[in-house]
Amino acid sequence: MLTQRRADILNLVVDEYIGTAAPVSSRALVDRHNLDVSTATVRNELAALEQEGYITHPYTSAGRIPSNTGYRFYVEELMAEEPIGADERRTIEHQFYQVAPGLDEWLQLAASVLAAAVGNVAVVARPQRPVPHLRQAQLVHLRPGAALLVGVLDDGSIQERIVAVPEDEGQPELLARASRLNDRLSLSDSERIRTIAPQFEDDDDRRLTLEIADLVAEGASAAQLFIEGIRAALAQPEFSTTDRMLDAVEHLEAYELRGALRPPHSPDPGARVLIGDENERSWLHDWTMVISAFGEPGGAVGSVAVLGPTRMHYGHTIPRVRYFARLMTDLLHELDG
Amino acid sequence: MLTQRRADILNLVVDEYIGTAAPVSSRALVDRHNLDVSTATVRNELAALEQEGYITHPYTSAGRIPSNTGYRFYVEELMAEEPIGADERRTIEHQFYQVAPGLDEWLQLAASVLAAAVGNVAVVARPQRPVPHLRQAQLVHLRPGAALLVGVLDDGSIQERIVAVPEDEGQPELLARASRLNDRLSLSDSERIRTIAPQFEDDDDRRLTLEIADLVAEGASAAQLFIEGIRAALAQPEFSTTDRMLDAVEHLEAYELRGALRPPHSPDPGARVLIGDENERSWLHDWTMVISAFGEPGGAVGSVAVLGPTRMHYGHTIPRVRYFARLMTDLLHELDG
DNA sequence: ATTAGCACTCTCATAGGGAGAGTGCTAACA
DNA sequence: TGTTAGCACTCTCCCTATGAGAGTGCTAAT
Repeated sequence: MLTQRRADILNLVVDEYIGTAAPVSSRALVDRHNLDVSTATVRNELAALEQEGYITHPYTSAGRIPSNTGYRFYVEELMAEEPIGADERRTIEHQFYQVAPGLDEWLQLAASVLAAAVGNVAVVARPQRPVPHLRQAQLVHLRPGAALLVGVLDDGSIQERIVAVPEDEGQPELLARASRLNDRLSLSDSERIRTIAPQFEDDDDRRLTLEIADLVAEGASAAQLFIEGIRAALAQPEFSTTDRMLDAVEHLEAYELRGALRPPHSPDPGARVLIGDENERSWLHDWTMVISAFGEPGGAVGSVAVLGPTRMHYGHTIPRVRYFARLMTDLLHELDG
Repeated sequence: MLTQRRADILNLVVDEYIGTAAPVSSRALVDRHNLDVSTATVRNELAALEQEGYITHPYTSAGRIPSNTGYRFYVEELMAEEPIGADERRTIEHQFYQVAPGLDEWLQLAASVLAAAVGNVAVVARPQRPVPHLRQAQLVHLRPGAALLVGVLDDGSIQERIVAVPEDEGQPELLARASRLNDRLSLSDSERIRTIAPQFEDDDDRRLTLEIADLVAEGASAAQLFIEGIRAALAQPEFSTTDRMLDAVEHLEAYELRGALRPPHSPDPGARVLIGDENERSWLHDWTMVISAFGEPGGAVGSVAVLGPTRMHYGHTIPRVRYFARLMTDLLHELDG
């Protein structure tokens, strides 16, 4: 275990490095925080901290930078969380009452406001149920023989696909068919729907039921993501060369991020912090992800995440991710009445 | 008007510059295309071409690079279009039959395949009608007093919003209401729907009708965009500094691109080429946009575009944008039966 | 345990100095 | 008159060197 003084010094090193992005020297620590020891003493402590793996140097005589272990210790033991002032809260919440109340608008806005608040990439994943249920299906006549099958699921998402229908059926017949299907399928999950299918007498009803089962199953796959703040993240010194920037751009898209987020199945009162190689994906090994979940336990659950370099303002970011997760939970409640 | 020889030389300069991204010297022209004149003669011609505004040099003794005027002349008079081979066609079309047939999937795929084909940013805008009509509205009960209003429009898009409904109505009542509304509103545009509203006796029917009118109007606003190939575009030498890359990243998002594309109202058999400051948006002044429209005249029209540096392989890109526009038109037909 | 002092190391910014590429111009040539 | 050889001149780019500065690690004294 670290002595108090060492922990204090580590804290200062991390704070300083987060602020300046430059290796931290013993002189800087003593001067800027008027420590009552000499730089030599600090140097001894730094050497010890390095020995124990909390910090490193890029080369022999540069200052120190935190290692992933150092960040981890900082996040768990040292970091001072920067509270969200009443003003900031008000400003943020105000923005949500200025757009039309709708889930997608809110999710989009959340990503954008969070990104601006933390100066890094913010990702918001649309809430999903692990096992979605059908609320209602609808058949919209397109042309003889084809209709648009629209399914509204209980997590509020809408799935659609074009399906074949009997040539001679127009909208009235399709309405009747849809209401027949809804009577039996509504509020069931994909698996259940599939087992109900054989109970229908009519061939087409059976076929459509299976299409609906597919549709509902699809609702459980890829969650829609809202991504913002890429530019702000890339503007940081970590991406000062074009190749690093290109690497980042390559990965910061919905397809890749979906894999990195991994859907939580229950909302999380806190926020998980994954530093560097604590992330599974290897492209994230220089990144930190702060992630939290929102929604109702047992209901639809989404996630809010911030991605940035491991040198991230943790004390600022973590409470804000938590706050946005809570905020989104509240907004979801509001949508649900 | 340019003499034949000058035009030939301009052609070579542009070709060469597109290929190498380096200023083109008189020596390079003579050597690589075994011209039967000396470098001095070529230099004289280059000086003349510069005089007339088709090329410039970055500094006194570097080679020549095309000006926007030069590119314009090249595109209109000189460029050799690179045909799309049967193999390439087959490979591309094959990919469309491998995904589930659905408009969104196809649009996404088109953007991705086109981006890969041209090595630049590809943008595909979902087809829209200038004045969309309602196909069918649906009310899905969420909880007492609230329902999800889902509208399917005649361009295949789906709009949704949460609306208030009478507290005591459950799904059966809402179904009846929806079918009552559909009977009168189906196939009307937003404006028409608004004028019909007063004809309903019931207060809630009137209110919901206005909601539907709004919903339909929204369908005419922002078209969904599918954007791919950002990484490939940024990897080009034009973005060799991080600030240029940041500028590009800042603008290459749906919100900005939507403004730059401006929806065409009829499909276009060819492709428009906007070089540098021929683009309205000033951030596009170093970019070229090749854009074409697809869909049915008078029906839903979408667009396909490629964005890249003005030094773009025009002869390769233009026919491919045209081809993708035709392909999407065909695929739309297929969806329509 | 702490500290002053100092040698040593490494980076970074700056300047200098070719080498090389390419032009523009002039004068000779067909 | 159009073309060409020749050459001076210009500008970039890369390499090197060099010095300043920042910072450490170590030693010896307190």
